Amino acid sequence: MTQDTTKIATFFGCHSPHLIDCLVTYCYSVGMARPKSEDKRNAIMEAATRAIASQGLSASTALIAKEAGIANGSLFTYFETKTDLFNQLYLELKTEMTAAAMKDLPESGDLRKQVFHAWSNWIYWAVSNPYKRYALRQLNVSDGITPATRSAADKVAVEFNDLIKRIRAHGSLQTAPFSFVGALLNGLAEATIVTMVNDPDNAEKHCKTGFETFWRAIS
Amino acid sequence: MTQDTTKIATFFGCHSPHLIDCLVTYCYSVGMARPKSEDKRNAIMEAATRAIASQGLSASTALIAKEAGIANGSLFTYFETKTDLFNQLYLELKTEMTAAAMKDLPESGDLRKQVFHAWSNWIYWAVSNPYKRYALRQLNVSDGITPATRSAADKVAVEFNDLIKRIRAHGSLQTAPFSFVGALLNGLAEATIVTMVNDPDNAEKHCKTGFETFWRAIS
Amino acid sequence: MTQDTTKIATFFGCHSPHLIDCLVTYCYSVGMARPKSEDKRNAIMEAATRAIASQGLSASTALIAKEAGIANGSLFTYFETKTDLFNQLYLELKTEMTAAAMKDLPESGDLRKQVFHAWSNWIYWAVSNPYKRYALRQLNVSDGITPATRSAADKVAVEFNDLIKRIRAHGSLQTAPFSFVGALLNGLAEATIVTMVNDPDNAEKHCKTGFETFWRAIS
Amino acid sequence: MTQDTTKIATFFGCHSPHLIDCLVTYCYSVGMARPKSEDKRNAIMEAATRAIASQGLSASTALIAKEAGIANGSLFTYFETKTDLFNQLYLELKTEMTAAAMKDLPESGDLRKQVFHAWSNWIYWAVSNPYKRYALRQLNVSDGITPATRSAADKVAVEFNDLIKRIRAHGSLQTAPFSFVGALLNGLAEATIVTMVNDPDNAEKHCKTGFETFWRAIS
DNA sequence: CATGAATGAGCGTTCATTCAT
DNA sequence: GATGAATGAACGCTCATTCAT
Repeated sequence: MTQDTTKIATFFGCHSPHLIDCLVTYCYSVGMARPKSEDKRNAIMEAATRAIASQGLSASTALIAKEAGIANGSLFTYFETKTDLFNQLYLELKTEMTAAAMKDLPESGDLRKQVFHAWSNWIYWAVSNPYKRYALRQLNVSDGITPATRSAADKVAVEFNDLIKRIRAHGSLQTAPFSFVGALLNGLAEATIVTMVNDPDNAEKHCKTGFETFWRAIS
Repeated sequence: MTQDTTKIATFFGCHSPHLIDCLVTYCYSVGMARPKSEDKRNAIMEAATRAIASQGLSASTALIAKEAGIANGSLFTYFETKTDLFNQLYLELKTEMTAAAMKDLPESGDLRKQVFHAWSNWIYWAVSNPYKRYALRQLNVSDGITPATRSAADKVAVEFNDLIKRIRAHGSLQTAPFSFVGALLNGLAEATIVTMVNDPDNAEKHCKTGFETFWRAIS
Repeated sequence: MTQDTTKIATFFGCHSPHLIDCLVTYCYSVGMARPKSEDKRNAIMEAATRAIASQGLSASTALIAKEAGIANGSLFTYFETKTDLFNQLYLELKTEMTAAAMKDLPESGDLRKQVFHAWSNWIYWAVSNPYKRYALRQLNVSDGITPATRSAADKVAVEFNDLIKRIRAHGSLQTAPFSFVGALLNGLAEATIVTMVNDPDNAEKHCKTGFETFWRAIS
Repeated sequence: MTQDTTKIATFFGCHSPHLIDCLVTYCYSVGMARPKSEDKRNAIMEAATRAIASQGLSASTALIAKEAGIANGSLFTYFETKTDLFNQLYLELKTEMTAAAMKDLPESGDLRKQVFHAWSNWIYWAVSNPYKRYALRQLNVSDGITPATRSAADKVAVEFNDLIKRIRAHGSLQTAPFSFVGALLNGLAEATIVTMVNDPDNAEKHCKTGFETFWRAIS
């Protein structure tokens, strides 16, 4: 018997072993057949990331399925269409990237230090996850990513953006559209990442330089 | 129709306008005049630019040919493969963009003014040629663009880069790899362009802000 | 819920409505009451009829299952294959149609009146059950219906056919193959039905005209 | 040199051999590359007819192409979609059938003789072209045949229908909708054909019986 | 050199059927 | 017995490229 069934039984305030047996049978008998596996979904996501990294957005669903170790058609149990998969992947990668940036952010203290912390997290996540970074870059220019997905992706970055808004508040870009600051930040991050990847021996230095350049730009 | 072909037609004792039209074409086809291939090549390039802008890199060669007003197969007398076409297009667009940036550059005088001139030219070229900009952005992330093409594209920008190198010589980025500065510049330009396109009423202001941000970043 | 299951639930000392619901299902599933399979079989048959009416014979088993309110795979515990389902459906619809035709047939009396009674019943059944009629029409031309099914379908109509044979006995078609008379009757019925459906205001008149036409044809 | 080119040259009133040579070259050079072959179109039509006869409407385009002796994709140079092919095939078969029925129709004389002539032609065409008849029957119940195609098919039968209208003018079905008479005729023809196919030794007799039955029905 | 029909591998997606739960 | 995820062959259709005309 699985933990889940026991939980359900307990939820109903029932400890009779026989009744629990009924429940087990019941659970199997109604709507509990082989649940969609989170593992498999993740495998598809990862396979798609790798496939996009190596073939671009024209990577075939067949390749993605094969890389994920599932049958051709199974992909469509998890994602309605290729476009749907790509939209979900885009959102997931953006979410992961943002979460990585905000990880262990010092809650208070020097604003500069906070931003540098987030910057470093971000940059190192990108450098450590080259496939994800590359896939994100491709998905970013794809026509298939819907406005809804893009706006959802913006929403996950709200905390991060608040941070940026706070630094902007005192510098030369107070009156510039926020989107300009965001794009500037992205561009600088991209430049920094590429530089670090090309010259990993001085990675830390380049990361710092990138940040300082950003700080000057926004001052 | 040229005088020459009329003469030839008359020589054959034929005055039917349609037949003369045939003759004109025939005369061109047997090399009596230079074939219009340069025109056709350009038409394909432009058609490809538009097609990429509207359909992405997956725009079919059939569509491109149709837009260029030529037959399906004729495209392949001008470009060996689709990839070849895209490589040449990439190089041509980059060349055109660079040339636009360097146009009428004041040969001497204040360095800041020179750079601002190039910056403005660049940004305005991009804003005025949205299809080309969009196509360039797509081609830039394409797997099909060969390293050879990319390095050729770098070469056409040598003059422009020299300019950048001269400003870098005195600021905080003296020791940063030049590629970092280039990527920074690209990122900032992209950010500026998008901002201008979204808010065309303040285009000039955004162009200036972008430049000043770059100047601070590099100082 | 039946009294029986409530008793069982009480026996287990449990009064949660949801859990009792579980138990009811469980009790059924272990054979404490006859499984509702007959109901489900019928639900599938009806669902298939509707599905064929709306999508043709290419209606998917998934759609049929969904319309029947059962799971995808459950369909195959009631029918070995899709073809099997269609064969059974064909036979069932033909049987129902024939039964409808023969309903309340006056046992004796004027032969013409008897036949008109059956004709009317038949035609009105078809007009009142458009989905069934449509499905039957599609199944009739399907390659999947086996000769065995077709001959079984003929057998259920034996009583009806006897009636027809009795009228034939005195007319111009005495020596024609019976199958010709059957096909003639079918063709006329189909023509009558369509005419009635297209002009329902004169349905009764068209039904009569159809019958009289048949009577003349067979005289 | 082909006949066609000579014709064109003559049309232009030009007999100079050299000029004709120009024309040949010209014709090839503009818009005269491998014209869509009528033969191939017909081969596809015939292949589709056979495929539908053996597999029903679910016959795959791949099979049709293979049977037609062309590549998979070539089918789509001749027909935009499978549905398009089926619509054109339906119209063509109906047209052929109608033309067969009306062939060598005696222009004047006994109406009964005229109709019998058409009836015989029709029935014998169907009996001699079993694939076509079968395909037509399948296409007739297909959801993919558009109303436009159906109405076009009606139009080709206008002459035939006029004949029927003339016999109807004096019998019991004067006030019945014409569509009823048409459906009656179809039904009877179908019944007659099947009977003939099943008992070819008495084909002629069955054909006559069918006609007489029709004549009685309509009287 | 221009043309567009021909090619066939490949695409995204569907679906009857199986089977672990 | 019920479930629905899993399967993989097939489907209709597209497309870069070739080549007869």
